[in-house]
Amino acid sequence: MSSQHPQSARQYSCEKCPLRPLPAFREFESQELSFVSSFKKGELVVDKGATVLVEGSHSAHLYTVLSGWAFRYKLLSDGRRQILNYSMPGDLIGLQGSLMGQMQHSVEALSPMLLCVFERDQLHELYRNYPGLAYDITWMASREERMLDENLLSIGRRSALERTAYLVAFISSRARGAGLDGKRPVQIPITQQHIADTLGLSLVHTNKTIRKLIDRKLIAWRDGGCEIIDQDGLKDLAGWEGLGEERRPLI
Amino acid sequence: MSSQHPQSARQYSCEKCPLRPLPAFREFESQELSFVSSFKKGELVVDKGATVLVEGSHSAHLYTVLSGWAFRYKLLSDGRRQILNYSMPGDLIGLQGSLMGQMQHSVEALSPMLLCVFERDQLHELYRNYPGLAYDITWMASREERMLDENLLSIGRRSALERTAYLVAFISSRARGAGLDGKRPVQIPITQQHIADTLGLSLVHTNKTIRKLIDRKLIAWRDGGCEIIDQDGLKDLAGWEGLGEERRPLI
DNA sequence: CGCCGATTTGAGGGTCATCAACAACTGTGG
DNA sequence: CCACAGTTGTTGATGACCCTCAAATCGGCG
Repeated sequence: MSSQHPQSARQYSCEKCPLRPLPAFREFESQELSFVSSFKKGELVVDKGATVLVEGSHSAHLYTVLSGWAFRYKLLSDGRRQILNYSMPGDLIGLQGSLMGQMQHSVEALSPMLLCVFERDQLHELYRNYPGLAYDITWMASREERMLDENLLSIGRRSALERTAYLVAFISSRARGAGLDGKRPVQIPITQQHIADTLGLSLVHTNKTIRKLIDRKLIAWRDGGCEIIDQDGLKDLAGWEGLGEERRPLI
Repeated sequence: MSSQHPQSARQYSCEKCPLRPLPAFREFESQELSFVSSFKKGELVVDKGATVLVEGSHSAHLYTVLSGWAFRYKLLSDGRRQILNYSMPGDLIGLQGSLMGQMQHSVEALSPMLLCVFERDQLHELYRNYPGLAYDITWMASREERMLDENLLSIGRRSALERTAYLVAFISSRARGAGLDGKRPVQIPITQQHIADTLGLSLVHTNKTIRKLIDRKLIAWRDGGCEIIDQDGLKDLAGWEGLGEERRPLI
C-alpha cells in the first residue's frame, strides 16, 4: 500500500527543530518543548506518491510534517476523488484518526517528506499534564476546520476561474507561512489533476481554466508545478481576503 | 442585527439536562458534570431567523444547543451564500471564534432555539483542570471537521441528485442521533433555498431535483420542511455509508 | 528509441444556471 | 371578511458552463 520506510532514526532534536524558529510559529516554554521532545518517537521518511494513512485504518501514530507536502482526500466507491486539503510543514497529520479511532480520509505525499512520529496513546498524557499543548492541538484542529470552511465556500459558490485563482492563492499563502519561499516565487508541486480533484472540476476544464490564469499573467506553469506570479491579482479575481496571519503553535 | 433576548434565566440545571440521558451521549463523571454546571452562565433564547453569531465579530461566549436548529454559513462579497453545516441539540456553536479570536462564519437559527451560554475566558480553566473535557472539546472539533470532509466530497464530486439525497440522509441521521425523532419520521425545518445554498446549486435546479426524490418516494415535502420516507434508499442513491454511530460527549 | 504520465486542444452534449411567470400559503391590516 | 404583501414552491424556456470523449504533443526515463 505504501512504501514508507520503517526507520525511525532521529535526525532533528526538537530543541533544534528547523521549523520552530520561523516567524510563523509561536514561542514555546522550555518545559513544553521538552515534553514534545519526549512525545516524539522518531522520524518517518516518506517517498513522493506514497500513502501515509489510509481511510478505514486504525493508526497508532500521528505526525507533524517536518518537510514536504501531502494532501488529504476521500474517494467515492466508483473512484471519484475529492482532495480535501493540503498538508505542509508544521501541520498535523492523522489527528482525526487518533481522536476518533479510525481514519476517515487518506493522506498521500506530494513530495518526499519527513514526518515527526507521535504515539496516539500518549495524547491522554499530554492532555493531563500540558493543558497549554492540549489547547494548541484544539486550536490546530479548529484552524483546519476554518480552511475547510473556506474550501467549501469556494467549491460551492465560486466559478471555475474564481475557484482556481482562490486555490493557488490559498496554497501559496500557506506555503509562505510555512517558510517554503526562499526568495523566489513559491513552486507548488502538484499536477493539474490534483487541482481538478480539489476544485471538483474535470481535468480538461481545469486545464483550460489554468490557461486563462496563465494568459492573464497571474501564474506560470513550470517544471511540473504551479508558480505564483501575481498573488494580489489572484486574490482580487477570487474575491478572497487572505488568511489571518497569526502565529501558530507547533507540536 | 439579531433579535436575541438578552435574558439568561436558568431553566435547566446541568444535572437535570434533558439531553444528557439520550443514548447518543456519553456518561460523564459527576466531577466533570459539576464543573460544566459552573461553566454554564445561563441560557439564551433565540428566535427563528435570528443571527446568533456574525462573521468578523469577537464573541465572548460560546454555546451548546439545548434545543432547536441552526446553520453556519459564509458569504461572498456579492451575496452568494454557502451553508457549511447545520447545528442541532448537543452541538457546540462558536468554538472556532472562541479559539481563534474572531468568527470566520455566521450562525443563524432555523427554528426557535435554546442555548447554554459559556464564557470563552473560562476555556483556559477547563483545559487546566479538566483534561477529559478538554479532550472532549477537541473531539467535537474533530467531528465537525469530519462532517465538513463529507460535505466537501459531496459538493465536489456528487451529482445534484446524489448530493441532495446525501444531504437529507445526512441531516436526518444527525437528527436521529440528537434525539429529534419522536416516533414519526424526522421533519427537517429548512427551505429549498437552504438546501440549494448547502449544495452549491441554484434554487430552481434544487427544486427540480427534490421533485425527483419525491417522485421516487424517498422523501416528502410537507409543512414547509423535508420529511424522510426511505432513509436506506437515499443512502443507496448517494453511495453514502452513514455516520459512525459512536456515543459522543456533551459539554 | 519507446513508454508512460502530464498537458493541451477540439468537438459535441448534458447538467445546471438564469430569467420569467405563476401558484400556494401565511400573516397583516382594513 | 377580504385585500394585500411577502415568502416559498413550481414550472418552462433558453443558454452558459462544464463534462466526456478523443487525439495529439511534450517531457522524463529506462
